[in-house]
Amino acid sequence: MDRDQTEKDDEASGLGRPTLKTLAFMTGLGVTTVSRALKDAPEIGAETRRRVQLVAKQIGYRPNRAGVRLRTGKTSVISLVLNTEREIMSFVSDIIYGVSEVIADTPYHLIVTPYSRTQDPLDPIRYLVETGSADGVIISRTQPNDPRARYMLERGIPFATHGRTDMGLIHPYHDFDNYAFATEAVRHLAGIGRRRLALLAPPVELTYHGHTLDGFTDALSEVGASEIPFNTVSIDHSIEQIRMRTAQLMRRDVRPDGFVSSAAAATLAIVAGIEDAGLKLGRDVDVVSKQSSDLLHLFRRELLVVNENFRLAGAELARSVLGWIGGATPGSLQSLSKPTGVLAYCRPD
Amino acid sequence: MDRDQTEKDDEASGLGRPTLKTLAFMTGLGVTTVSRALKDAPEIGAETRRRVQLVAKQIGYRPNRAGVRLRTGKTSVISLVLNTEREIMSFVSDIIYGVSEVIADTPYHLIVTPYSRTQDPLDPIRYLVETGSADGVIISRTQPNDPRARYMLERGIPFATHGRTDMGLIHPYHDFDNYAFATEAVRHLAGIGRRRLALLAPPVELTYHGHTLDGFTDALSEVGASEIPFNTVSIDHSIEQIRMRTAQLMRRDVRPDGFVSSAAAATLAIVAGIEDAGLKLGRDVDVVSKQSSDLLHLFRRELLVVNENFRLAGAELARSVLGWIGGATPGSLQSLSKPTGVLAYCRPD
DNA sequence: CCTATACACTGAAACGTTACAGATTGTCAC
DNA sequence: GTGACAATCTGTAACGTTTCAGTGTATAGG
Repeated sequence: MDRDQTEKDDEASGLGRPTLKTLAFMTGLGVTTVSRALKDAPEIGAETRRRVQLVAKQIGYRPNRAGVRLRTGKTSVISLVLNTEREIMSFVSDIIYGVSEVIADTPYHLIVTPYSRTQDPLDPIRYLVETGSADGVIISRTQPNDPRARYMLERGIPFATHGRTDMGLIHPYHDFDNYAFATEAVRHLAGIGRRRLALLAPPVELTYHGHTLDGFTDALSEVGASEIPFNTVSIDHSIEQIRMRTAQLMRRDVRPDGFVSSAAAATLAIVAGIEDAGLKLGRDVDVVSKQSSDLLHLFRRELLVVNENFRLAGAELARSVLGWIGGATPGSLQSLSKPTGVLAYCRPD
Repeated sequence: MDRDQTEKDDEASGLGRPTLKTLAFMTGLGVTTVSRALKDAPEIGAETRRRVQLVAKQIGYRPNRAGVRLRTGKTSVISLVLNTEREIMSFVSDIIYGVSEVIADTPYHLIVTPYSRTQDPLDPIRYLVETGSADGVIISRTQPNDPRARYMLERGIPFATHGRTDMGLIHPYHDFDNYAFATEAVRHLAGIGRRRLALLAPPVELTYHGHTLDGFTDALSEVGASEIPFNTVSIDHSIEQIRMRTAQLMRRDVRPDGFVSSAAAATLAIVAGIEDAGLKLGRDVDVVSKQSSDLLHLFRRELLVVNENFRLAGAELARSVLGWIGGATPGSLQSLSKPTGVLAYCRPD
């Protein structure tokens, strides 16, 4: 028995990372008891529980993720799935920080799962689901009929989408109210006398293209302004393309006197295109743009901006996924964020 | 025996994810043999090996990460450690994509480990090392005497730094040649007649502050220009702060006629400050700025820019870490990227 | 005094993988 | 015919965790 004791001693008090076995040895309890004591199981005596938790804290016990994952199948991982070419730059950074913020005091890790232009967007999702690499998934660039959402819904894996779908299926999402953005933009432009408006929209395949367009056209007829079609480019196009098309448009006889732009980088290109055509921002034409960081007003003071907070989106999305994992009903995990109206503050005049 | 067979059948041909057991059952081999066959171990017959690998491919076998990790301690995870407040936006997105690009056809996953202003930068590193959450780590905002690098070097965990240290210790890094950037910038400004130059530097605590400053002052004396001190702000300061300080500086009697700026967003603020003071870019003052995406020339055509490719940095860093994990010597995994000279292309005149 | 029953705890098994120490062949030299 | 040896293959045990099915031991009810 003496010998046994020594062996056990060697094993359990090892200098490596402490495990349940270490704790069991130190407290003189069984591994099972320790495991349950740490998760406040009801059948453990109050004192034992406290004792175990104290020792655990003292020696800095951290459950081995691989052990838990192997046993329970729970990965404690949230995956953020991103397109490596088309994602807005500030979106990537802000959404990551938003998610991080929320999962900071949970055991969750954030893994970034990228996919490229050439890949089926479903590929990374399939990979995640098939290999069981994550407990929850966040996707962006959501489409009205989104195969990824459908797929995950079928497999029962919790997820949240940035942007809504339109398939009659219920799932968590966070979205910016692009309809409101577009209507406010149009109303404002009309308010300062602009009557022929062009919209630089998101790519057609994404849901918020529709929202934006609806808001745009609804407001257009509300204020009695007309649309100058500008469908040859979207915010997914290159800066150069947008600039060139804008310049082309502005050289026509009937040209817009107002723009609504769905992305900040694209707005830079629009302005450049306007100036290429020899016109002046604020005099010949006004531009309302969404932005996610407060930089556009440095670019041209005359720009009208509406802010979309991606960090908030990240936080909301993370909360949604965690909520779903935690058992909440998907329908209760949907949120829409209103544009923060800053249309005025760039025009102090 | 019949009965045994049936039971085994039930277990191994289950409809869940295929495991080694599934493969063993299908091929009629032992689990060990299958395991070794899949990793091309020498003691497995050529035909058996092929057979196993064929079946594995057919049924889409993927090793269970938790199993491997528990058994071997290998996580197949690279962690990118980021400051949630101070990191450059485009840096975050580009470096992630750079890393992704390299680990795409490896079994590695990328996890993002954030830390905030209020935290000791060593905290996330300690967490990663103590919990063994990653096989390799990438850090940014590297300091000359960097406790994180020292810590990881002591623990023997592979890592790479974005930026160099200066502790006489050898480790993989990738850095942009900020000395070259600063000298080229100064030379160019001097070449177009600018004699009183100000530098908007990185924060003092980071290694590349020193590199940038050295390049700046060395080139300054080389071309015989003088420095207008501008140390009250760094590129870490807020846009508003930089703008205000720039305006203040430009209203002085002796004011710079040239700026060197280490970050694109800061450059926007500098230009705004210049214009706040009633001066004109390109006439009263020229600005050379680093940028990571091709947007500054849209902002003001007169801006002089030098490109730093963060995506490349991410790829290099990932290669370094993987190299170290793979057994390469740390000293052979260092790289320095030269500024791509585009100083001219914004001044077609 | 015996039997329920609640209470506090425990050992063994399993998750999927790899490493260790064999086991079963067949071949060859002597 | 025997021993040695290589070539292939296999069972068992471990990694750290949780779950299942208990095991004792008081306390209470009859």
